[in-house]
Amino acid sequence: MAREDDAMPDIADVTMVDVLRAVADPIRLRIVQTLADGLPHGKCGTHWDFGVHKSTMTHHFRTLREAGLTRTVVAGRTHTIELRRDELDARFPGLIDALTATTGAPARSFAGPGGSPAARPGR
Amino acid sequence: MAREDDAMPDIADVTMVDVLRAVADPIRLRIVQTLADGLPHGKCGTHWDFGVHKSTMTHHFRTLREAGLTRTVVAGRTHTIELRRDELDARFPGLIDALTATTGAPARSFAGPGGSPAARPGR
DNA sequence: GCGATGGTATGACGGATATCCAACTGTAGG
DNA sequence: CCTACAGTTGGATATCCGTCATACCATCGC
Repeated sequence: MAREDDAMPDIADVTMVDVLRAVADPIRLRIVQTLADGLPHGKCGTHWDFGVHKSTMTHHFRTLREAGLTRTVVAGRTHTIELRRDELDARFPGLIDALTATTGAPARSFAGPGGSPAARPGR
Repeated sequence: MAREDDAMPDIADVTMVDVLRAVADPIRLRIVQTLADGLPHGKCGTHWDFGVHKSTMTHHFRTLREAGLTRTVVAGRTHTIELRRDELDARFPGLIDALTATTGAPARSFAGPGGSPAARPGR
């Protein structure tokens, strides 16, 4: 059998919370963004450098895969991951797009305490 | 001195990871979806019934507010929250839309009010 | 076969988080 | 003034998560 992957869930079983939880991490979000932004697939460890340990990357890749976001293809001793874009777009329209449409770093416009716009909600 | 009001951040300071982390929870996602889905605002505690404790709801509302997703307006002894829709749409185009686009939850639908298995300690 | 390389598995650990409970603050109404 | 109500605060707890480190397995090149 074609051993593509071990535990890749059916897209129908993937909930939005699953996806959001998987993507609610700087490194994993970056991976998904990079994957969605033109790059079809990427090698697992060697070409991603986030300054974290090897096993940490494995953990993140596993999290993404188990959340239904990526597919892991084993090719020899190098593993590559791909975004399950079509399935995700069908299940969660616009989500991946919105995730990729990053406005980048916070364009911090200083307002200072008291210069708060809009209303002033107490707490 | 520190203002107690720094709970609602400037939209420019809100990162996508912040938003995603805030929304990566069943209850909070449900709140945001309901808020975005036509309901302009909702009372804080009395009209949201997820089967969790009052203070837990306060915690969730606070998390949403501190993540920059909602605005809390105090009106007498009842507090209401509103989605910061315009700002969020400007900063993260399509994100809220994608979050609310419930194309279906065929497998498992988390029907919030009334139908939740309450007794679930921990996470 | 053997060593080097790419990636996984397991275990430990510190920090974050979701939840509950009890006590508290502040407002509305009689 | 006093009670009922809406929501917050603080503590306690249990779980989960991200990270590292070591050990382990599989493949490639010689």
